[in-house]
Amino acid sequence: MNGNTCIRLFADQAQIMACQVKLKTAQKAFSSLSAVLSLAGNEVRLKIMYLLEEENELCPCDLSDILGMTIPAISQHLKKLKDGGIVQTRKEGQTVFYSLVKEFLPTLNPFFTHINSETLKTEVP
Amino acid sequence: MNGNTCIRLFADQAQIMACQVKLKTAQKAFSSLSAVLSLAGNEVRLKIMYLLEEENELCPCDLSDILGMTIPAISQHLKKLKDGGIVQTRKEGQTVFYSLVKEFLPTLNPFFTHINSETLKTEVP
DNA sequence: CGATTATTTAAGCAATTGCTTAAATAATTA
DNA sequence: TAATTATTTAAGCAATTGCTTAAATAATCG
Repeated sequence: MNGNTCIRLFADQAQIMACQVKLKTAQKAFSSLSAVLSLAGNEVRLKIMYLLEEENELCPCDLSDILGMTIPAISQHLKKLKDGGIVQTRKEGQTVFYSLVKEFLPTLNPFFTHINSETLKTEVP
Repeated sequence: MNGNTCIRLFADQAQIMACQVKLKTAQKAFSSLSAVLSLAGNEVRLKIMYLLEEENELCPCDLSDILGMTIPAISQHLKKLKDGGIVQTRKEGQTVFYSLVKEFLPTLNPFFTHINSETLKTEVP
């Protein structure tokens, strides 16, 4: 970054430094949470997570049928979720069942709660 | 989408249709929530939101100093947050103060709680 | 008014995303 | 073993993202 900062005299230098310290101590939390949020920030993946929560486990095939998308498209989303540690797999014959990793439920549950309450709000007048 | 769906005989057709119905009723909730999550899924924007929650309001100048980024970079992130309805502005002289829109706090608070608790977890052994 | 300061906007560009189609892996079944 | 089925991987590509630099808007102050 070059010298594009502002020159203002009345900057609260103490406030700025305090904020920098807060960010620095929480750095790991910010990067891990933003990684999860960016995965959940895709509408298709958010739906996949929601469905896995509701149904416990689903195969790429089911998800493809439910979401009306091609298998490779689904598979690539699942790969990202698995790389992010959010889902796990169980193989049964040639079918692979995906499910949520329970350690992530505390992070994800507020999303699902939000979805359900928003839906109720609009559906029950 | 072409005919790339799977052929399996033992698909639970009732389950698939039930899932489709759930998604359809919650469609608006999914699209609005994923929009917020994708904004929060950027680490810089997540930090900006967190800082606005902690400090009540900040100007682009302050955020630039705190985050060590150029003013235009910050300004563009703030524009996205404003377009998403997450932040609002108040002008005082030539300074623009940004703050969180309170209607979003129920959605955002779990993130901040998560950040704070994760940080405590790692900092207090 | 003219210079300074805070912010926004625009253009450019490398990197990433999310799909498509086609091919490669595995596991099952005839 | 050969054909079928479920899934993954790879390559290609249009669209989006997030920065940079430079220019445009505004508001303040001498």
